[in-house]
Amino acid sequence: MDTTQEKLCATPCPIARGLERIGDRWSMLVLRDIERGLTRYDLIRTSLGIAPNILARRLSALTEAGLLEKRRYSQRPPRDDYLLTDAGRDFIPVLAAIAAWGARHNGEGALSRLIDEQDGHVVEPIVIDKVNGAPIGTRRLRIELPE
Amino acid sequence: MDTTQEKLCATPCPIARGLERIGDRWSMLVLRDIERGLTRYDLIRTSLGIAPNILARRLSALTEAGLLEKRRYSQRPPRDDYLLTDAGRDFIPVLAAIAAWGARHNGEGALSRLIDEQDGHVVEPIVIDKVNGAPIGTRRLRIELPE
DNA sequence: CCGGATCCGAAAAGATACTG
DNA sequence: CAGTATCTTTTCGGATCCGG
Repeated sequence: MDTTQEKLCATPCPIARGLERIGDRWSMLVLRDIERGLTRYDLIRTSLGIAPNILARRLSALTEAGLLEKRRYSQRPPRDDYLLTDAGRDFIPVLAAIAAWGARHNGEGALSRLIDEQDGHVVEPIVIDKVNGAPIGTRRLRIELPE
Repeated sequence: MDTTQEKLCATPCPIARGLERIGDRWSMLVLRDIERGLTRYDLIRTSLGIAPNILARRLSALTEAGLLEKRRYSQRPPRDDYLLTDAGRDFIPVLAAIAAWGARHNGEGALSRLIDEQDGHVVEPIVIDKVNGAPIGTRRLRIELPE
């Protein structure tokens, strides 16, 4: 859609640009489920308890936005599942950061946790500056606008 | 509100719990602006181009959710500004991770960038596992549900 | 049965005008 | 300046239906 493209280019803020594509609850939860291995329409629908039309719209939007791709796994009857693209897989760390925040500040009751398959330890996602390793939030940052 | 509390405790997924509180575009952009120093209603409204009733609702919701707090800076006339709580400030790294994703995958045209005030370098946010320093996404992860 | 599409009432978003 | 009131438009979510 052209309007989307216009809005995307209208702001120089990468946060706004990112949110333009996936900034709603259902889309992020759909990504989470697909990453969990729930790659088919009905698996996601029952997992989330989402209305079918809403899920269909989200899947189409995420596919058009380049985060998912459909793959036909059955010809008759025609059946597709949804796989993460590189861009979609690259968003998973953001979900991990949100999970860590949610666990810190909304942690009443039992929580599911991320486990590293290699050695079984509980993963603790944290956002750092790749350049110097400092956790984001420990230094004062400034937003520099493009000329 | 009790219904909120019920829904929050209904799922063990910390991603869903986090999104329950801030999982929409406007709320995240409001947090971004306040972190930028735009702490007053009108500054945020003109910055975002958001409808006044929508902004009022978001500010109330974020305050009630414990991410913002109102501070009265003028008694007559009564004027408040909005400051980040600890929980709100702790969400800023998530925004940084979203920004990095948005810059990587939606980077046509000029982008604003995060600058470290101490030495002026361009910050590159990345999500890692605090336990071993491995970037999230490089190892296979599993979600462990509570008993 | 699976993967949607369609329709409809309810809810929220958005624009504008107005108020303390 | 910081919202509220009102109105219109869009979206959500549930139920149902349809093709393979």
